[in-house]
Amino acid sequence: MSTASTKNKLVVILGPTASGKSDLAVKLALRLRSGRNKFGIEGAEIISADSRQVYKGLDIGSGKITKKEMQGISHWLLDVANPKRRFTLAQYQKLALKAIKNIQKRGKLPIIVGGTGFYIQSVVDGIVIPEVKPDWKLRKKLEKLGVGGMFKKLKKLDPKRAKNIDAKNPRRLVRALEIVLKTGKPVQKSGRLTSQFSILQIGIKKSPGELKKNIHKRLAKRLKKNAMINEVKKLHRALSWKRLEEFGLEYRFVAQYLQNKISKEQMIEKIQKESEHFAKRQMTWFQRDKRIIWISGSHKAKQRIDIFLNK
RNA sequence: GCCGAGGUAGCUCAGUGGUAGAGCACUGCUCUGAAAAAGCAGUGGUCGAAGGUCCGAUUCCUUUCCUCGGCA
Repeated sequence: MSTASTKNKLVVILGPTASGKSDLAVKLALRLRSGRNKFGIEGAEIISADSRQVYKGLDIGSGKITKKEMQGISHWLLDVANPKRRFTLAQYQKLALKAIKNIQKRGKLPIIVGGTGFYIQSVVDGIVIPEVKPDWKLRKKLEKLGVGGMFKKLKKLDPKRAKNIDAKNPRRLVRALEIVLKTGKPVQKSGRLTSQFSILQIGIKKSPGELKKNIHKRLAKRLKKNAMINEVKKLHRALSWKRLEEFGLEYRFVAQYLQNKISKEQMIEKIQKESEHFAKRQMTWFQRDKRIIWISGSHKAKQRIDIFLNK
């Protein structure tokens, strides 16, 4: 009866690293299994929004959920990319939208879970990404100009963009130039689509102290029996140290340790500290979105979802 | 006890006769095909203590306390 009203619904569970997103999502999904809920939906499936968990083989270091932890709930967008290649926002957006529609078509509720704010935003706001694929050769060439050179060039080719770009940020300058050079014309801000979904965004709130403790605990667990170090060693059979360092955090510092660039103690300190920084950056990102409802326990999350599904 | 080195921002240290800086940490922020990425901004010090010289001392001199090496 109420299936029609749940048809385009989408729930997002987000939060900083080590806040317990995956657990909560599974818990919520289990509660909605068909026959057990009063909302007339056929269950729920989870879509990951994590820029590292998309890669095959990045398991322990990225905190990927295990088969067992999934408890029978389907998970999408894990292990969809080869770590040798770079996965991008646009790819994520396409795959995520496809997954959402697939899930909704079967009368189930899609739950996006993750900490990559940019990825989440790309589907929640339906960002329009300029149709210019990354050209790594061009980027390399451009980078040689340095930020000063690139900024000058952009000023000439796309003065409007140059006006509000972060003039000292090489990544932004490269992309802006890439767009002008490839399309031949200045591409101005591309705007957003109004979202096609009815969305509930729930954020998990944790105090800095709690987060710190969770990160620490989690790190100790990953280090047990050399599990994480062995994972990186294994990955190195196919990936360069440079590539591994690009993944950041655990992968960056374990790779540095294995190359004898830093000691084991330094590795641990670095992972801890950088993860704390990362969590902060994530929160800075999320806090801009006033639609997010912040909760601290799973009970509140359940309540919110019930209200949402009943609408 | 003697000799040497040093005490400057939370940490590691630079520096100057005209009341101080860097990196990291900390705080806040940016973000449209690399986002665990890449960037930006801000807070913070009576320069170990007390005297002296000087128009003026964190910088020079004396004393004193503390730390670290070496010798006893």
